Amino acid sequence: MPYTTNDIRRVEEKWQKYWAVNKTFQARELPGKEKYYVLEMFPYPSGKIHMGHVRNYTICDVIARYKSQRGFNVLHPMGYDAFGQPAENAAIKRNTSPAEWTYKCIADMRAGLRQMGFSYDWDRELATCDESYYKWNQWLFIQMYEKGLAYKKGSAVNWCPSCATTLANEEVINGACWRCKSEVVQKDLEQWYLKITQYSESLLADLQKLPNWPARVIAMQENWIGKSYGADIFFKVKGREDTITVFTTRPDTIFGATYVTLAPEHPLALKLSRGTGQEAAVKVFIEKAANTSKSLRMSGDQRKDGVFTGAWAINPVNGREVPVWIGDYVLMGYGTGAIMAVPTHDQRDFEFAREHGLPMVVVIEDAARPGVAPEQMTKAHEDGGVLVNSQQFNGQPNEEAKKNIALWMENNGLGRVAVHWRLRDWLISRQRYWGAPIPMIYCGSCGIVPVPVAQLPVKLPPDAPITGEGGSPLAKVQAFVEVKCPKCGQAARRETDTMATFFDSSWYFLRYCDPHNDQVIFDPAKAAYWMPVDQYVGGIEHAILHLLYSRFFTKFIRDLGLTAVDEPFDRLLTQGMVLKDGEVMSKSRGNVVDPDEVIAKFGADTLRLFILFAAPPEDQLEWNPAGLEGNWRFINRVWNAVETRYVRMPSQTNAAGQALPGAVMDAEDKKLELERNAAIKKVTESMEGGFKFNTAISAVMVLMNAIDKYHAVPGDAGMRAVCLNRAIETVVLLLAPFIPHVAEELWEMMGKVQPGTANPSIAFEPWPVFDEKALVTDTVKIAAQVNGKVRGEFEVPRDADEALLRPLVLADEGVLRHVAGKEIKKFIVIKNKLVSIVV
RNA sequence: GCUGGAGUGGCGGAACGGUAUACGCGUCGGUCUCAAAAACCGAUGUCUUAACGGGCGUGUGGGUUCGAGUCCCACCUCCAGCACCA
Repeated sequence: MPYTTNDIRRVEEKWQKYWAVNKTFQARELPGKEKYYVLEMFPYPSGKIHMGHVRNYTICDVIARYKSQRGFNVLHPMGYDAFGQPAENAAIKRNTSPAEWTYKCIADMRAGLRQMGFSYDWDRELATCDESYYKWNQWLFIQMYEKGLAYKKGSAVNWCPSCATTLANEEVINGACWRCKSEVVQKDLEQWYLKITQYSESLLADLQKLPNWPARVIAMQENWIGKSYGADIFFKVKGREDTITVFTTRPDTIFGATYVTLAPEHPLALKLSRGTGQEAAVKVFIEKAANTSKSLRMSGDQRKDGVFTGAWAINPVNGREVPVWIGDYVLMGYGTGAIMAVPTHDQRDFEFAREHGLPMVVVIEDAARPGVAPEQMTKAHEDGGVLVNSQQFNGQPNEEAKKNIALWMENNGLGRVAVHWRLRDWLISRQRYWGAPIPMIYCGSCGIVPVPVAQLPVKLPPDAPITGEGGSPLAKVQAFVEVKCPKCGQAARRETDTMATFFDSSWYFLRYCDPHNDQVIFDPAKAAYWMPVDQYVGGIEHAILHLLYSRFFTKFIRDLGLTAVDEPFDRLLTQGMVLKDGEVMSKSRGNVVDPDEVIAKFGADTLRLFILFAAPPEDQLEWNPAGLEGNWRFINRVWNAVETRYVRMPSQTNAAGQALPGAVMDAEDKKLELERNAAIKKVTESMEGGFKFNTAISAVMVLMNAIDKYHAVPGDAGMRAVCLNRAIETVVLLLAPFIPHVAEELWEMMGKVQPGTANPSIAFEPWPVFDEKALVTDTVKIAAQVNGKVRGEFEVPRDADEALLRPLVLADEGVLRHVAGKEIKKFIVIKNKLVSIVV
């Protein structure tokens, strides 16, 4: 009987229930047993699971089950990143509450996850919107506040008008909100920040400790952290007390600095223009820049607008008086917000100087155009060369001069060696309801006072008015806002902003180690056992955001003494997207395939197998219904082999699985044993070499093809039965991580599963081992090449040498055709592979 | 522009410097059937040939090597991320 649609329901439900009732995948600390922590990026509960989730979690599930069969003590938890704005939007739209909507979504997702047969330890399930979780968010925030890592400051911030809230730099993608794609504007607000920049150096340096992260993620983080070496240089303003400090990575070009440019937001911008006659023009320019959105200012034609301040500054190295300009291409948020302009050696400065008629001096000789005059240049010479017009530094290669000039300036008080970072502190306050309240109190006499830890959690009031129209909803809940100052007891006000949800997800992997602890954030001993996460799997969209924040939090929590790990995720796999018709599956495109429908027709195992087989996990996956049917057919072939052949074969092995005495393998038996061992080897190598599930599965298919060709039928005894049964057992064991329901069922049909025993599931059956000796055959097939082209094929004894091969090969008709009448210059033998003849 | 990655049959994709295209899909042919579906068996890079064979084939052009999809050099194209970061 083939595996039918009826069987799918029966089998999958049976084993899902079995795993749940027996808590098959419950993890506990087992000192002395090697642990393996596999984790997927937990989902935002927005409805049912979609194909992207299915792919992500299937990858993790295979890893978890494989590692379990390899004898590891596996931790594979699941939870929900449950705070966030969509819940508020849904609440408004559906006239419900964010909590109600979120818990409904969680229930739907949980059902979907169970249907897929994922091997989670359900006892560790958590949701970040539970008080028991966000209490520890608040605790962490207070720890940060007390260490000076959480602070409040007023500054220009990213504001999404559509979401009516602030955003972190990492949440602004191409000038737009990462969530709703609306254009982000700048707004001056007082907000809470986390001092991630305190860890800039180690966040950058420790990327070296992550050799098993994808190169592009490492590169993206490096770029984002953005360490630049160079110098701060002091330009005194002529006739004033003010000094403009500029940052440059090219101190070697300082003698070519012919003007200075300030960002429009620079505090000296307006001040320096006072009394110069340029004040009005400067004012207009600054206002115009302020009213132009950042994305507009940074995009478009990139023409470089600017205005002269009327002030002059002194180039400290040569005393040259240089004009001070304001330019919209200078960013206040990077370096010092002011630059020295070297138009001959920086393309942006070149364009600005041409636009505004500013002077230029060549200081690095272009080897291709020696002695070129600035007027003849059509673009800046940004490459290297030796210095000219640079006093005592003339003739030095510019890379050397970089260091020499910076040091010389530092020694003479003209500047200093400096490092600047692109990374900025993390703005985490959000003017939204559905998040963890920031546990701070404002007192008229005591100032900012943290909520005492004993009073945590600061609970989210269930009755806040959610309108989506801006302003923190919590500010409208009097009973929430009004509070007594914990220090002096006078009337005070609570902070009404909530935390960015990336705060919640920055440490959940630690909470999984001890998810129900209500005394401490987690038991350090438990974290010491499980951490770090051995394999993390998720989407590339978190390459910076979540992965950078989590690294930061881990370092902070390490510094609190709660964990010893420097990095939370040892290995990272970024899975590819699921496409249909060449496009990402999405509701708006209307090209989604509902996992439920696929499961109903083919079962979860077929869906899993298809997803794993159709592409390597990192690659994009094109949905292919025909491919799905192919995988369904394959499962059926395995099922049939067990049902119609295995269970009807007499067992011809002893208790240890060895053949009975006297049985001898013939050539065909040996062939099958070879295929069986080769399959184990190939699958194992595919798994160990970076989870190449597609090649692992194909290797099992090859073995299955060999089994189908093997001449053993029910009733055969002796070696036929031994080899066939052994091969089929191997197939089922190798497939168990991929198609767990069917594997459990077949294992049971084969009389192997004994519920209640030490190995209550095929997930704990030891992974098959291969015998290198079985892979060695008496004869091998080799190829013969003539001048690099294959001209013949030979079956020869293993390890045959030239003395044996030469006459054999040279007698071959196909080889002779290309050798006859020519001189053999070389005869190369690559043992057991080929011979190569050069004529 | 910078950074990272990728270019292999009709398609998804395999290939420790050693017989390119494993495995699967699709297609074609066959078995079974009254028929169809399912299942099973076989063929399937391309050009040429009656056939045996032969030529050409991993984005392009060079190079190293007995031998290159794989290593080196120079390009081209595509994807992704960052982008006036001084």
